Amino acid sequence: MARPRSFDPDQTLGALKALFWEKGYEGTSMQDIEAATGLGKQSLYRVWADKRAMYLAALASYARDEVTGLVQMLDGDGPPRARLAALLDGAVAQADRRGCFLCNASLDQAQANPDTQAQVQAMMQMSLAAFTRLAGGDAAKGAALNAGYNGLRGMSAAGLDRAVLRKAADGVLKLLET
Amino acid sequence: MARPRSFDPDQTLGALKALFWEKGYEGTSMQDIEAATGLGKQSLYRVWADKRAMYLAALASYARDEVTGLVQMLDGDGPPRARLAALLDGAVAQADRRGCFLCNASLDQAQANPDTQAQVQAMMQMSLAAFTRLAGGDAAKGAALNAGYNGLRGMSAAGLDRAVLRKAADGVLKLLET
DNA sequence: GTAATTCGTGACCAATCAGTCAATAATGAA
DNA sequence: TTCATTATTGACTGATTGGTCACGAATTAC
Repeated sequence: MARPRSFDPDQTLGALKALFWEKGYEGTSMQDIEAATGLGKQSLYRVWADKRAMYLAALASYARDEVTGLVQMLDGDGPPRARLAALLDGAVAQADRRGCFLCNASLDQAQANPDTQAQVQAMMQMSLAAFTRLAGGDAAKGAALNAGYNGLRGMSAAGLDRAVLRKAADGVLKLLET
Repeated sequence: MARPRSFDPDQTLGALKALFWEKGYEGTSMQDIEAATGLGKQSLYRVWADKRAMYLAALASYARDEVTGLVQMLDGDGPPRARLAALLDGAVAQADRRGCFLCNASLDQAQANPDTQAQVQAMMQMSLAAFTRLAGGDAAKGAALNAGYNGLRGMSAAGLDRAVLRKAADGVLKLLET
């Protein structure tokens, strides 16, 4: 018996994720958020307590979508080498400048906020575990693959040529066959 | 024929580097800078035009110190494997939460500022070239090593256990011997 | 000593920050 | 329809942002 919300919070969360991913926590203002979502502050604050809650929700959304996707790809069907190749090819092909939201969060927010840190570590562990499974349980190989993949995305974010990214991906792929 | 400056800008630059490295551009306020350097705004602004100039100077200082150090270590004496091992051991032992200033800058500032982007790319190229030399000219291997090293530092920044970092370092080291 | 010039300090600026409040609009239950 | 309840809007808050200005202190050239 009350007025219903006129927007879909899940959809708004997508916009929040894109914003924070691109501009970081400090780099995103409430004004940016209002503009990107087309909503007033009050509507937003009614769903999330404050800006930090919006950020954490966006990060959780990233974990749900992207990290889960990564794990599924690594745990998928076919020979391990093909699965890894598909993942790396995707990273090379995308080649956006945003990097990995998770890694960005780790760098600029984790130390400033315990909740963020916990979420980042949990996601990193999931990714690490998936890479280790892919490497047939070889923990060193799994950890190195995880490092290689994250590093590749970092190089992509730095704006390196796609040719270089291609080579890096090839090199990382070889790591699986040692 | 005028009053001399009462502080050493180079020394101040060290404090600026540490600050921006730890907290990022947006996360560092002029108030923080005044506190960390013990100087008033006017003294700072007389040396650097604005906050952005301070950031770029700090980044350049990082390039001069750390990136040059990395390159020298990779180009040093002894068997390549030992040089790489020393670098990786250092990354594992340090295990701080700041990550690589260069990578942080790439992620949160490069897209917002062309000067930063240029500097980041130049440094990344230097690092990449050094890794490729280490790999005996094998571009794919060099790029993968670069990715692995940066990824390792990212994992360190994310706060993963040193044991995991150790394993990742071992895995990356194996990459050299393929 | 004196003039010229730069330095350092603290008050000050408009703009922006995240967040709040009061008033109005819209809805469903009765 | 009426009423209770929630959503939305926009004005507003105090705090903080990066940056400036004016003034007194310090120093060197002469």
